[in-house]
Amino acid sequence: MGVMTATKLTPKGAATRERIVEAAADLILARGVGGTSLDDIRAGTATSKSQLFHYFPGGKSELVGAIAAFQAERVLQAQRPYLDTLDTWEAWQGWRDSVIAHYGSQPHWGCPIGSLAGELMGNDPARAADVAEHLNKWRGYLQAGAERMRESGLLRADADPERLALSVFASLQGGLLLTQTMCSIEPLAAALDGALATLRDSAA
Amino acid sequence: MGVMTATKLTPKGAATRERIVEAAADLILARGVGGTSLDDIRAGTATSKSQLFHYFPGGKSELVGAIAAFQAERVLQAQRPYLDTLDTWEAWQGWRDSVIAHYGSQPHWGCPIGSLAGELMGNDPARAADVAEHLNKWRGYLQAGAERMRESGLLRADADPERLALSVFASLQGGLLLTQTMCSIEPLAAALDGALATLRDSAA
DNA sequence: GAATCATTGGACCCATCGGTCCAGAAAGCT
DNA sequence: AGCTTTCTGGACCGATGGGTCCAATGATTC
Repeated sequence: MGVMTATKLTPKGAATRERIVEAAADLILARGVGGTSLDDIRAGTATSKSQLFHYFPGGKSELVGAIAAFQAERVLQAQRPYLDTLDTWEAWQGWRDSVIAHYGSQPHWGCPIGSLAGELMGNDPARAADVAEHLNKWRGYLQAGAERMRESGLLRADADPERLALSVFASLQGGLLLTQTMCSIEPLAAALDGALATLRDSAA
Repeated sequence: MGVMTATKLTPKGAATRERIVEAAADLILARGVGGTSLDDIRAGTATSKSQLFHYFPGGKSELVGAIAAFQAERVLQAQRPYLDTLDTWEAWQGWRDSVIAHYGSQPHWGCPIGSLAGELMGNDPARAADVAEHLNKWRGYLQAGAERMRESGLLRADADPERLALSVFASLQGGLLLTQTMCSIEPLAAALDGALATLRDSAA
């Protein structure tokens, strides 16, 4: 979870911190980590350099970590309630629709977590591992759903929930990458429909 | 295709240029565009700054473009001969195996093209579009194969080759992303197997 | 109301980065 | 040979980057 921010936070301070995270999240989503300077963030949040380091003593890396956590929470939330109850075929379909609705409505394309992880792997491996944890957690929800479907008999007993979740999640991330490079939501839709078809192949 | 390098190249010059591209490709694959400075490249190729700008007048952006073309060619080549003849189920399976063999044998994980496109989208959109072209070309081979399979009756007449290719390609790219963040080849294998299962769903 | 601590503002520092420039070495060409 | 063109080395530059520091301003508590 990175470094714990142990310093006391007054309500005002907490508000400032959150303002920084939210605005910086948008900037980095649009222009990447390398393409966003602390000065950009300072300007975009109407704060000063000292505040950035006051709330994120670890500097840019720690800020990026906070942003990743924030984006992960936001993305997961957009998939609820389906994400927690992937016990039926209808729930998976609803999940698919919620994902497409979420990313289709965003002004920017691409996955805030996946692209972050990809970019960080080279520069800041420690932080990248941190971000990858969010991806694992996300994938865990899919796997948990698949496991319950197997237990309830909707999936065959010889189905491999881990592998299925991996496959679906890869389709999701790849669809998002293509959605970004092609500036269209179609790749994501095709990828998810394909992934769900794969899942149904393991139906009992 | 970007800027045409119209200057004359002696054999020696061409060799130097190629040496730069190859070494820089490895560096950027490992540490990303933002994480690799021209000085790193200069050191890694035993050349001087002036040579970099002599062979790539457009600077770093042009060099990145050349690297993308080089990597694209290398990656496509690794998938041959299957990539050109995806007319049978066996060919698709052979293609899957060649992809896994190629990426599994590499010291670094992740797709040289996909991660490049993702990182560049924010900083250098023009160059990103250039790189995305390579992705489109790659995807085109899959689509062409699917189309031939439909014509030959191996795929149902109502199958949508474009959508199928999109789905398979998304699985591939997503699998590579997860392969990178999880430091394992398993995600790619699961993703590709899932994608091929999807394809078989459209079998006649 | 005084002391303490979180909160701002912004000037400042130094390393690094992409890029320029020029002078010299090497290679072709006639 | 002698001239032209390509090739190479590396010093240099201006801009920008992340990060530090200190002084001032609030807010809280006793």
